[in-house]
Amino acid sequence: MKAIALILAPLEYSGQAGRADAEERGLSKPTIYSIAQRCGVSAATVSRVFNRPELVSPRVREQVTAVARELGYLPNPAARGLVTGRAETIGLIVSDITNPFFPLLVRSIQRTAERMGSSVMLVDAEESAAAEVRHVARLRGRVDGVIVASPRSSSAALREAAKGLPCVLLNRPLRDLSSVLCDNTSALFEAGEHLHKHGHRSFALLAGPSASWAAARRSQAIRGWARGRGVELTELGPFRATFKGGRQAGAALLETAATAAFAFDDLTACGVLAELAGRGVAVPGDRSVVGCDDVLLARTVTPSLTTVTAPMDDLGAIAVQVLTRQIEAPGGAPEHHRLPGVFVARDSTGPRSTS
Amino acid sequence: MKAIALILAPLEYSGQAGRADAEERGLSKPTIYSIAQRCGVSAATVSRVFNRPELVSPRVREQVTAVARELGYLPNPAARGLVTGRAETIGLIVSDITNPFFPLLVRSIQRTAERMGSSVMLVDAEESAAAEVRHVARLRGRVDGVIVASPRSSSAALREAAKGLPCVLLNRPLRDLSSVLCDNTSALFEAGEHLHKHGHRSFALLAGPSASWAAARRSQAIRGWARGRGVELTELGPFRATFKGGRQAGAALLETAATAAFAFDDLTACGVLAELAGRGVAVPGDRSVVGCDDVLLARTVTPSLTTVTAPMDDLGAIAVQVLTRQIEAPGGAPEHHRLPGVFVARDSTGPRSTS
DNA sequence: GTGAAAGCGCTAACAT
DNA sequence: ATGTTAGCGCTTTCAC
Repeated sequence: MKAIALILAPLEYSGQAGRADAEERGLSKPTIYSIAQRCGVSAATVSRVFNRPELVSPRVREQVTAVARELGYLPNPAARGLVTGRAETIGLIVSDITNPFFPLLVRSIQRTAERMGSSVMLVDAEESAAAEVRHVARLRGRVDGVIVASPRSSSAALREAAKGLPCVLLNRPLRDLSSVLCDNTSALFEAGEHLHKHGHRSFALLAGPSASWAAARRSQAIRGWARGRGVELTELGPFRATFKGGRQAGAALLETAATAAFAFDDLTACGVLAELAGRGVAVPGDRSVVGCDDVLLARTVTPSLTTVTAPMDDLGAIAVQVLTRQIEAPGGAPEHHRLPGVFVARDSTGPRSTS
Repeated sequence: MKAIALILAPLEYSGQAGRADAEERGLSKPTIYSIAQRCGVSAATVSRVFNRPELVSPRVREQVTAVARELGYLPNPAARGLVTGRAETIGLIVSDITNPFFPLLVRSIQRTAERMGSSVMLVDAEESAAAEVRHVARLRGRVDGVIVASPRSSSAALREAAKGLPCVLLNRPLRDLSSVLCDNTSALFEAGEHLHKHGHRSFALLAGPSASWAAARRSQAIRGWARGRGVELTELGPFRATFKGGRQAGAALLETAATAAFAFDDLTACGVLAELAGRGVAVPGDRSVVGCDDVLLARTVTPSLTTVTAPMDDLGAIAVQVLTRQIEAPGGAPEHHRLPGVFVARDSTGPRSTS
């Protein structure tokens, strides 16, 4: 009996002996096999130590852990991914990384993803709808799911591109895809009231990119408020969501008699401010300007911007959580979340000019 | 003979027949095996069509391509990576994604990486040296190499973290690791001359974070210039590379008699501008301010910043190229590149105040 | 609690 | 030009 037992317990796992030997001499990277061999256990046991430690006896578990550390073992994600079908990675496509709206969002998404054990693959679409779609195709297979932030693509294109891939849209609603939205409607109402209280009666709406849901939504909110309030509203634009676009918007604003303007976002608002300053128009003395998003810029510009703060951290965190659910239960019903922005008054708004 | 030949040519590849069957009915994802079966060729041939098409006859090549498209085949990166040992992905660690310096850099790196067929895994270290090191460890195995932008970690920590992993440092020199630097020395000399011509004789140096190589380098350049020019230079700081840090720097500046100040970067400079504006100090009337980097902010702020433009596109592109070489020839000698910044005069500098 | 064995989907010799 | 054959490193039944 004893002899037989010995025969049945070979000293090495034949198939891997060569490799293990080589790496014993530091020639190749450690694998579960090298660890297994050094510990006198099977590779399966080593694997369990990392994935289901409760199934392994404490003694073996500790030994394996120790040897793994000593060898500097790192599981090979490709090998693991090949069998599990998971990349432990999510894709993040942003419409324009240079837009100051995104950095904090990226940070929040990344933090949350990391807490969930996933890495983030970031892709900048450079404001191109075509690039967005191309990139989700490219990401497919490399990631478990994607978040598309402020997409510019058509709904049909998005739907098609995301077919069979867990996906959540940020700032863009779409029935069949999950979405997380920042809704500034009520905050913009507050902004309107704030201006109204300061005596403004004639307003300008500097519309953002027509492909942007946020832009449409904001315009709609402002229109709604103006109508309800019975004040005059001149619609200008659409303007690009850039500093330059803002300067154009500023120029256009000066063609009107509006004493207060709603810019599409803070970046545009900064352009407006710059244009007005360049033409010697005082803010808020001559005209009041409100932005949206409350990006870093909003505080740094002079005068600091009255704006609507977007709950970046929550937007990002929720997006990742929803995506995670979507990944774990593919084909589950899409979720729709809507977070309100909050109005914040600063120095770019004030009493209506007396001129 | 004929009979034997038939026996040797089975109709299906036994090992994979079951899967292929299943997926024929649309139950599983297409693989090279499903395509092979439909085309009556071997999986190796299908693989060749994608990797070494010139080795496959045009006829077969076209058929395989057609079927692949029809089935919506997408190669599995994990499987490919497992055998090639390449992830076709590079890691990008930035010290602080909210710093406006990075977006354009990220874009440039990503563009170049994409041209090289690689994706980018972005990680934000949130200004923490520890996080930097942690993240390169985490990235190891998931990426073929990493770019660390403006690292805050100690040289020793970086060296250790990058051991055995292709790595290029951005804005941080280190003998044994490749680096791509933006050197603003001569541009800062020009800035000094520019101010000197405007009559300034007393200067302030608002130093940046002590862990930043760029900060040290810039301070050194300015000191060198001031000494050579024989002008008075007051050193203040270090200040954090944030808007807030800039406001503090601005306050400190006002304690001195300096009529012109070198801020560490544009973000700090904006803080300085805001602080001065808040205290009713005119720029450039009372004091002149120069920034560095030429980020978006530099143009949007009022007055627009006199600064030093960093060649972002080149910095990013070169970093990726160097990294690619490093990946293809591991253990090759580190490369060191140094690109000059270029001075640009705008509205934050002007004649010395006459007061 | 642990091991044997089968594969995940692909590439790369090595044949032919 | 194409097929055969081994794995890449890991997870995961299924036995024991």
